[in-house]
Amino acid sequence: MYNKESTPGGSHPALNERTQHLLKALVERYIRDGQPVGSRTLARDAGLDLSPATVRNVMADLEELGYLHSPHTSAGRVPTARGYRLFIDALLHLRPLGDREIETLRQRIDQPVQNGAELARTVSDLLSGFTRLAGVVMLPRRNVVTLRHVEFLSLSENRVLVVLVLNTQEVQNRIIQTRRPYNAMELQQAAYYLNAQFTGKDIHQVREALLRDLREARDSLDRLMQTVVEMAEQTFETEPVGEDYVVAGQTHLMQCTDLSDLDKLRQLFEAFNHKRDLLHLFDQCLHAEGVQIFIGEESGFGVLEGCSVVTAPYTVEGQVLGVLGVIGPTRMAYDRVIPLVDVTARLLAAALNEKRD
Amino acid sequence: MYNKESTPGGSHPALNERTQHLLKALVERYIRDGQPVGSRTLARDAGLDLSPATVRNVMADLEELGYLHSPHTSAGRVPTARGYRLFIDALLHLRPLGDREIETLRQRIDQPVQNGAELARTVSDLLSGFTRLAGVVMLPRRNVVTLRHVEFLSLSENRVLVVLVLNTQEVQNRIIQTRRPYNAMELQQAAYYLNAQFTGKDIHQVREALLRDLREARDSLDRLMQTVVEMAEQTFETEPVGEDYVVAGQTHLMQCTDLSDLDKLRQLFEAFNHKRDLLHLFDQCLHAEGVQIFIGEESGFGVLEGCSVVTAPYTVEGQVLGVLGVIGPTRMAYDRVIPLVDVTARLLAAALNEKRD
DNA sequence: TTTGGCACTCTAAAGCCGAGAGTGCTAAAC
DNA sequence: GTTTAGCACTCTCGGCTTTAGAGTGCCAAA
Repeated sequence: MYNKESTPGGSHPALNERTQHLLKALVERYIRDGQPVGSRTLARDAGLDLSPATVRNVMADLEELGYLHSPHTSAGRVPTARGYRLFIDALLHLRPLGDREIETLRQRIDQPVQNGAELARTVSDLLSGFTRLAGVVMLPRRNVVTLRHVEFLSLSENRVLVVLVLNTQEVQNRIIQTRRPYNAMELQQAAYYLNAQFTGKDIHQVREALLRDLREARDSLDRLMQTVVEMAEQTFETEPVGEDYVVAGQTHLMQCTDLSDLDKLRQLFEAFNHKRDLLHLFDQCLHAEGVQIFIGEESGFGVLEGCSVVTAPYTVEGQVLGVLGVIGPTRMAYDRVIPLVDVTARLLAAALNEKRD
Repeated sequence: MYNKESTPGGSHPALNERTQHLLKALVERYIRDGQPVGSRTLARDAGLDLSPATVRNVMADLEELGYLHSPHTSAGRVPTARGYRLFIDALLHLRPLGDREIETLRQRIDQPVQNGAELARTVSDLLSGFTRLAGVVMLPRRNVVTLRHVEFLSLSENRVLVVLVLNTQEVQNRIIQTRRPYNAMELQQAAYYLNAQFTGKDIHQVREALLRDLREARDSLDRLMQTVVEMAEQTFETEPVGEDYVVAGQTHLMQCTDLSDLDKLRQLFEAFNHKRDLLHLFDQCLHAEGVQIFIGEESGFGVLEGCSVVTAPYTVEGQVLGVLGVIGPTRMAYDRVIPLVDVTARLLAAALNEKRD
């Protein structure tokens, strides 16, 4: 599950029991109703039978240490990013999902789908549906891409449709421009050769093998092999599985009162579309173990001010395939969100494992 | 180009020249700067050398007739939906695109792409980029779907990957569950048979031919034909080309001051995601000729209050393939948007025609 | 160390005011 | 008959003040 030690965020000086308890109560209260929490409220909430005055002293200390912040003199206190950090790392009491919820998730994830993108869509819908936040699933990505089958179809004079089946599941189609026209027979033979020769091999190796060894010797090759080389050159040219992700439920973010600044929101939505920056963020999570959480600007990414990102990588046979998670206002119900992200990642991994055969 | 007569919207009583001119000037002014227009401003703007008092009288008449509306006693006037309608149908002076702009568009649209979805994405990016509104492109849809090629690949015991090439361009992949396991040879033969027999045929006919004629005679068929029938049953089961569209640049809508109501905006965004309702709207435009415009609630679709939709169908060989267009605040620069949508539809049609071979 | 008390601060909501924009109407001018 | 000037009137918007309430910080007593 979520490894509390593993998360970075600066060291915390020892706080005594009571102080921690009050911080915890304050954050929970603030997460619940979004209002700055005052001493009287907190005193009642914490169940410690302390007077507001005492609580005030503690709160002053916590503010001094950078865990809390007053919006202004006479409002209550609000957790800072640092405060959330401590809360999540040390104080949070997770609320694991019920069996029924897990079962619901499993059923939805195990439903048959056509391809990885569709599965990603389903899962990010799930994430966003359960949390009422934005769900994100990074598409499966492998460093070992196995060629399962390749097929060439002539579309016109110099255009050939390539159908590439990878990893037993993923199908890619691409259209390539050829130097000269090929007839159906030639294409068929080339495909046959490639399939016979390279099925089950890693695609990078295929490329290596074909191009390094054969390209220079091109002139001396027979006609078939020349065809093979030209096809292969373009077929395996670019990284066949692009890096991408699927977002669902962005609109939920428009409902959180915390993110009501229209312009901020717009920038956030644009970030979802541009992808580049967010991909960078997710890449960081790829190699972390278990659930990882970025609070506000911790992500080093201005647009996410006021937002938190909760992610978990999902793996098949120890190989990290991608990351999934949730993006929402920093004031989110971590106790529910963290287990959900965690379980979802596991279920997705399990589903992919099954399909792997 | 845009056929002014064809658009519905109720008949308009004859307005004299001057009144029309003033309405036109008012709408233009309002579109330009978004403020209710007062009599003094309009008098100066219209260039008719009239006193504000005269203009006031005219405005009062126009309000009486339902073309204008005062937000309150002492603001200027604002066009009503009816006012926009008249403006667009009878008063608007289009500003055609420059040759350079058209050339830019053409180049972007003619760039080689992998498939219809990618092209749709490009075009809706274009639409949204040029207008700073949301661009929409409905994916090509044909009632005649030609089978170009089919391929079967065994994935596991009872799962077969079907690769379907349609209309020379579109590739579809689907995974089907079979009743019994098939080996590679059987699948290959089945595919070979189907290709030999049905390439170039309409896919509905293929389904008809195979299933109606052969299913009942199943028991008497040889092994090959039994395979063919089982494959075909599932391969051609569902409508192979789904109805869908691509939206780009929604975030632009968050910038228009007109649509600053966060909750309205949220509903609009959700409508983009749910698709169903909007698809219905676009379906209506499919069979209209040329550019069509819905103003606000005219679309009969509450979420679009305050929004206008400008669409045009695009056709290949007289067959309507889909619709594209733009969604934005009713206060948009119609004189630019209409020609843009019109030209884009033509260019897209041309591009698709070329690719058709 | 905790607590009650108290003066103090700050915000948010409500109310008020004046300036400005724009109207509608009327009576005079064209 | 149409157009215009004049004028009283209306309404909003921004700024200002006021007030209630929430919450603090500090001090002195328990």
